[in-house]
Amino acid sequence: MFSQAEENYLKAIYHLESDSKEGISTNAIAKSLTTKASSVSDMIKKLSDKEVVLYKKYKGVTLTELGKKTAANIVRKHRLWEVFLVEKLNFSWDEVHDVAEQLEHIKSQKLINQLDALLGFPTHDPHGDPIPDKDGVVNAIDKSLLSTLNVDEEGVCVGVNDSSSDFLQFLDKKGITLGKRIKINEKEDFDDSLSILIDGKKLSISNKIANNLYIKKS
Amino acid sequence: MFSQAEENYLKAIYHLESDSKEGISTNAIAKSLTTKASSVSDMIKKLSDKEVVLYKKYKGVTLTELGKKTAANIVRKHRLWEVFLVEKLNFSWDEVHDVAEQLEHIKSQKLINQLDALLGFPTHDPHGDPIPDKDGVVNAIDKSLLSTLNVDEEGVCVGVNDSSSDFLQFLDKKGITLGKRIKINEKEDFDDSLSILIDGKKLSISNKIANNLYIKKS
DNA sequence: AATAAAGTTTAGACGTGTCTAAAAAATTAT
DNA sequence: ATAATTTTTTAGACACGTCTAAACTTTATT
Repeated sequence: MFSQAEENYLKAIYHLESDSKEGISTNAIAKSLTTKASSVSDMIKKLSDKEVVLYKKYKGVTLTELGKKTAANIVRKHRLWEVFLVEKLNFSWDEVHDVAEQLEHIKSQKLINQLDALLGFPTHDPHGDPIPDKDGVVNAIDKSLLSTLNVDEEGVCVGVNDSSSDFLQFLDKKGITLGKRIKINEKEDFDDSLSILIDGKKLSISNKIANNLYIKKS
Repeated sequence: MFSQAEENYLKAIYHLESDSKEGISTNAIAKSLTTKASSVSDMIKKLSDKEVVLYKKYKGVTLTELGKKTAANIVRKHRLWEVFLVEKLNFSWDEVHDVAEQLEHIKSQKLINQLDALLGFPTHDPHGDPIPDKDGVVNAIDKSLLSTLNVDEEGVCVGVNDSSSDFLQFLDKKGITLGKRIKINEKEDFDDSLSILIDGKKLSISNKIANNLYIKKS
């Protein structure tokens, strides 16, 4: 059994590993949890004792198989709860994160199995992120950052990189939601901004936005 | 904002107050939370500082208006989650308590309002206990312990006093559920056991059971 | 290669919530 | 009313998770 703090560390390491593949540094974990490196050092020892991470002093940390499975299960719960909040409780996609951060720590296997069924076994959360299955296996879809598409390429919006409520609200305002078809109309070299076609209308998109939107090319 | 521990103390005091009306003793709280009197003493000081309880050394404790409202809100959340688990996730009434104990601490006003709506604004939980409204007001129905009914009196089962999973499973086995009509057939003086009529069949009921079943007379 | 800089760990402290043991107050019994 | 008993509080300790400051490694710079 893991404490909420331990679960949060596991989740942070899990996300960092999926980005970088190498051993995760103490500082990286500290930054992602907005805590201090010394706290991370302490916690890593505990997680190492519990055999969910491999740890060599000064050499960073890696999840063990058990650690990966445990972390994936927390992510699974987080994302299922997000789907629940949007589908059943009419939350918007920018409101779900903080509540799901709490709900993900609820301990009950039956709860999560039944929730999964109630929601119709969803594969992705409201931000387009894949929901790990019961064994922690993630079915990632083939997606590209909008900023990497070339002129005249097109596809469907399938996810966001940044789930901050500011960014999501901005997308709402611009009419950009998951499932929307987007075509690159023009690329500006000097600021890497884009002109895109969405709902038959031209829209100007900064590079920062384009770097946080995932497209499934088609 | 209250910690989970603080919320659990408030809830315990709230329940004890509804039973006894007088100042709640340190020992009573300790017993109901299966903790030690010394821990209760410590916590009471904190709750007193936060102005949710009135406290005079050696004289027991009483909830303030703020304390009552806070506690009622926790009970509200607990019971709404219980309804959710039974109605939406196919839990049986003996399985909901432990999970609801966790869910009741989730902080989000929107979550609980929307959950209330999703469930159709229920007034009672799966054990027949009333759900406090947003202002903490409880709409108690007029109910009597089965053991207080006389021969030939009858009514509908509307609640249980003991929500332990053992007791609830026992009731399931006997076919006693909320809403069932029950008539007193006979009372045995020497052991206070009852013979009742339910679904047209005679059933023998010990005094212990009869002391934990609530009936709305009719 | 020596030194400076950056990253990491350790040492010691603190707040929360718990405990045991002992002291103090209140209650009950004689 | 005094003594015995029960209840409650206090004192001191501990586990958890955090922090700051100092010590130690590793990496980068010159």
